Parts: sequence; structure tokens; C-alpha cells
Amino acid sequence: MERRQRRDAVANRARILAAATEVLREDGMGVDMRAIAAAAGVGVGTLYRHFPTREDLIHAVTGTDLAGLAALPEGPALTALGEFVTTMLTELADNKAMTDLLAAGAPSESDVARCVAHLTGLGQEALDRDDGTLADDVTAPDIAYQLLGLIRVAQLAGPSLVERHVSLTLRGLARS
Amino acid sequence: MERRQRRDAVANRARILAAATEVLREDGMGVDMRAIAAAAGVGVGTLYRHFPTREDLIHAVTGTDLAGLAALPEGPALTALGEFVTTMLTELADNKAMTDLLAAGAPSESDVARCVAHLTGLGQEALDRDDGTLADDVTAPDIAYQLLGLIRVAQLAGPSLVERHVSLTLRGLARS
DNA sequence: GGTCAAACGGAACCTACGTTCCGGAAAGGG
DNA sequence: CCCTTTCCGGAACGTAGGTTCCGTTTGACC
Repeated sequence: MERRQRRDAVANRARILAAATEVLREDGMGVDMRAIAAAAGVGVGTLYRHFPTREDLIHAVTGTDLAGLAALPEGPALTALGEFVTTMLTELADNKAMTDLLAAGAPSESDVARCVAHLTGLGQEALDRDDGTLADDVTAPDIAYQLLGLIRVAQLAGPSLVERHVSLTLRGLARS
Repeated sequence: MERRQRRDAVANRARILAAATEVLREDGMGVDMRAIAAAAGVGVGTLYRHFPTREDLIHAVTGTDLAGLAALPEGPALTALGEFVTTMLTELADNKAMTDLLAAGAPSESDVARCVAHLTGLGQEALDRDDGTLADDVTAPDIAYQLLGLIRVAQLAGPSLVERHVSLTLRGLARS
């Protein structure tokens, strides 16, 4: 039989996750483990007991971040996708870690894969509305990848051009 | 009056540039200076005499790589853009450094800026054909950023989906 | 309160990399 | 052929960041 986890251990795990989320949001994927530990008010040793490698920690954080993404809004499929991605880009604007993950190099192949999966699911949802606003030949992965491209564009072009490029990308997906 | 550069120095500079181009193409932006020196059959000290910092070397290489990009082909503006980007993506497929530069994180802000400038010029060229294949409201920067987004998509989605996404992106730029 | 395993903190370790240094090699002019 | 000046090689330095180690602390159970 296994003993219950000590109370301080449970609390520390939570504080580490919270601090990591915060620090990653603020400073991006590049942050130092020591910085995270410090932000959590904890020693590095403690951090490593709870998350044996850097990747484990990042994974845990991006997992919840991903899960917290908005759902596809109501309305016509095409419009809904536009609103969704605009919201997403707004949220990404102040989450440097997610921006790093989605718009730039892939620190972890698997994290990107999860994003693709998530966005593909969302694309399928849009397709299921089947209201004729999307072109017939568009597939769920098409939507996912186009949205990811859009995120990269937004990062490069800056906030002022976001609306513009959302509109251009949607044109490509729309029924002509 | 300055003496002429020694013959071995000139030769080494050339070998370093060639080796760096090769190694960067093969292994991407992350390569170690020592690896480049070794590939050039030269000591690191020599490498640093010719290129005082890593950035100087990278800059020199990406400069020629960029200049070597294909020009906009003949034909209708929209088709020409499609051919251009397809060619570009094919070339990028075996140039890890350029892929890193264009599709992922920006190691050097200025290198990305040069790419945007280059592609904007190309977009303007397409617009100047003024043959009604591009939508009226599309601008040269629009084209540049959409192409960059496409590069990211190609990297994520893999070669088999390139044609598909080129087509989707062009739809967004086409006159409806 | 006493005992003990679980958990903690943070110094220390290790590897990776950019960069610097300097003793020796070798162009090239006289 | 000699001397000077330029170059060369690669060991060594400094920093950064992930990870490990271990003496100390602390919660949980009796």
C-alpha cells in the first residue's frame, strides 16, 4: 500500500505549474528552469522532483493552455472560423510561449502534433455545419494548416495586419 | 597604402563561405562554429579572423542564398506567383537553414526583414502585370506575408500537401 | 513526542557554444 | 635566403542552462 503524498508536495506541484504557466506566457519557450523555480518560490531540486525534465514541465503547461483555447463560435462555418482565429490570435498576443510553439520552431514535435490535431478537430466541426460557406473540396486538415500559417503571418506582420490576413485566408477557404 | 591580402587568406575565406553554406543547408541554423570550421578544414581562429561573429557569417551566407532565389516567372500574375512559390518550396526542402530562417523562429530580425522586402518586391512585380488575375484590393505586402505563411504551412504539413496549400492560398489572392 | 520516509533547497556538475589568445607557420618583398 | 608581417590552428576561457546530489527539513503516522 502506498502512503498518501505529503501536503507540501501537492501544494508545491500546483505552485510550480502556476508559476511555469505565468513565466512561459511572459517570457516564451526559452525560459530557464531556475527562473521558473524562483518564480514558484521553490528550489530547482523540488521542481525536478515533480517534473523530471524540462520537457515534462513544458508539456504539462502547454497541455492546459491548449485545452483552454476557445471553442468554435456559433454561426456560419466560415464566419465562425474567422472569429475563432481572431480570438485565438488575440489570446496568443500575450502568451509568448504559445506563440513560440505555434508560430515558430517546433521545440517538441509532439506539441505541434497536438495543436494540429486540435485544429483539425475544429476544422471538422466547421465542415460538419455543412452550410455551404466553405468550398466543397476543403478538408479538416486543410483548415488546420491554413490556420497555423495564419498564426505565423500574424506574428510576422504584426497586429495591425491580422484582420487583413484573416480575411485573405478565409477567402481561400470560402465557396467561390 | 595597404598590402594585398595573402593568397592563403583569400582562399580560406572562400573555403569557409562554401563550407558554411553547405553545412547550414544540411544542418540548419543551429550549427556549431567548430563544425563549420572543421568542414572548411580550418581552425576556429581562422574562421573568426574572417567572420568576427557568428552572425556575420550567417549573414554572409543567407545573403547569397536569398539573392539566389528564383525570379518571378513569365505568365499571368497569379500563375506566376504559384510557380514561383512552388519552386521556392522545392529549393527550401533541402536547405534547412533557409527553412529555419523563413518558417521558424527569427534568429536575426534583419534577415527576416530582408526576406519580407524581397518578397514584397516580388509581389509588386506581380501586381504590376495588372492582368486582372489578382484581386483588386491585394497589396504587395499582402502577397509577401501570405507567401511566408505558406512556407510555414509547407514545413508543417510536409511536401505532399504543398500543392494543395499553394492552391488554397492563391485562391485568397485571386480576383473572385 | 518520536521515528522515518518523503520532500526540500540550492550548490555543484556537466555539456555545449561562442569567442579569445598566443605560439608557431609561411607569404612575399628586398 | 632573411626578415617582417600576416595568418593559422586549436587549446583554453567564460557563460548559460539542464540536471544531479546530498545534507537538512518536515509532514505523517504511531
